Amino acid sequence: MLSNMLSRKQRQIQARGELILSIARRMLLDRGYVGMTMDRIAHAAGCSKGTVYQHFSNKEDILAELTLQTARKRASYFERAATFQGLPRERVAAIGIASELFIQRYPDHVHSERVLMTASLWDKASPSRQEAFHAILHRKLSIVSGIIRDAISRGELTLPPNFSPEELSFGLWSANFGGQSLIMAPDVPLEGIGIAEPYRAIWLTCTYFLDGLGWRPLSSEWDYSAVRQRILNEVFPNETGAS
Amino acid sequence: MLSNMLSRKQRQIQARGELILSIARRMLLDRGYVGMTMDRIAHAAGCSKGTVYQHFSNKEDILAELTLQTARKRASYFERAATFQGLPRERVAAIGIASELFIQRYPDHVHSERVLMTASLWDKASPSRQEAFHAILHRKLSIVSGIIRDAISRGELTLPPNFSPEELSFGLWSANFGGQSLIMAPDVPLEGIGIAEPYRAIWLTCTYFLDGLGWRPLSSEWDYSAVRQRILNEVFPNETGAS
DNA sequence: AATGTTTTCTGACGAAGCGTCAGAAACGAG
DNA sequence: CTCGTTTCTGACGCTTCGTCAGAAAACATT
Repeated sequence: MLSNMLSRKQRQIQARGELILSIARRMLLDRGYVGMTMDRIAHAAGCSKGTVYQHFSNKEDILAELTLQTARKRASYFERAATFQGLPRERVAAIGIASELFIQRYPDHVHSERVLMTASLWDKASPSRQEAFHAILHRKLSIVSGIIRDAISRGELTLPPNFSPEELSFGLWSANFGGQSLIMAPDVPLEGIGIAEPYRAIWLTCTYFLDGLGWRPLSSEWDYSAVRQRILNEVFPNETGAS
Repeated sequence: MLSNMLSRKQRQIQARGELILSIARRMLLDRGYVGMTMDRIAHAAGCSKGTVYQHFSNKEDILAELTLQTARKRASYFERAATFQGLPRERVAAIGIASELFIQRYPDHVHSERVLMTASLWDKASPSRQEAFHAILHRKLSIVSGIIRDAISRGELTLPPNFSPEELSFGLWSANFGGQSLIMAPDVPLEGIGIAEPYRAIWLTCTYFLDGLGWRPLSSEWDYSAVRQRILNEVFPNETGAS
């Protein structure tokens, strides 16, 4: 009984921690970083400000934890994508799709990530969180690098002498990250400048980039829209469409 | 005399406006958006807070003007790059170089731009500034789109049926914007993950992307590092290296 | 059930920032 | 020198962050 009661209390506390996070995330998306105030969070969570501060040492800490959650979640998407049975280039495509589904399904997560990155608030967050974040970053990158090395060893990809697997990862990352940033930026009217389907544009950018590097099979000799469908069906059957 | 005296005062006032902006920009880079306070700006500018508020209606307005300055400056870089005499693909390369030189020469400008984009503060800024910003955005995009259409009409580029010139612009923009964002993000340790020369990686990403689209001459049949040198020497002789 | 101990919660408070505005200071004309 | 106008000032009201002494609840012991 004792340990049971204790853990019930513990669970209550932990549940409130998660409640605070989800409230904060929503508030960040709706009202921006400045509009996300500790008093409002406390009120919405049905507790006092002091209690909020028992969970998180300051406002930046909340943001850091939000970002960490996001990073973990995205990493799990990447790992699922990497399990796709297929050619290395198809598996890289799966990761691109994972990234796309992730932002579409969790725009609030991605938003919090971007706010934290830009606002130079990491130094206020606890070092352990910073470390955890870097570990996750490394995990994601090594998934992609692993696939690239696999393709090289299978002879399907031969990198130019001045271009490393890490730089290739970086290029794909840049195109995805940049494209998604532009999609999310409220002051960039994509439709007004002739970009009706930005996600497709990102996909094609990566496709032709890999074509340019000669990663077989090229998009001209392989039906990548069929591959895309297969990935959606086999790896992300629940994340697709009907939310 | 009268108009002369008046304009002297006017010039004083205008000079202070610019002083405030440069101080704010520096402070934004050094201490972040939260650390950039109106009191500190006023003190550093040698005037009172009230005077600062005669120039800018609020804190976001300062940020908006900083961003507008940045956008104008970058657009002028793009326009200079577009004057390069050469093949369309070389002129696109010139724009990439302009973008790279710009961030290297004015990191504080680029930073303020990113903070504003992310912090969803545009709606607090004055509508005229928003409009001006969109106009500049459009100017930059039409420069690139113009070059792309030129290449198509010359037969050096044939876009796939499902890929428009605007989407190609968007792809290049994404790769550059994303790569530069990752470079500037303090919590992404690029060197620690094997990216020693991120700018070169961005350049190569765009290069192979255009190769993949078959934009002639391909990087395999043309010496683009020589072109790069020519562009640096002919278009940006003063911006290169020795600052 | 009563009492003591530990854990958790609370909201008033100090500090600091934003934006305002009544009054002070500087400027220019007659 | 005086008066009207423009410009400047910093104290003030309001909001927010983060703290902490005391209240309340949970748990332990008898």
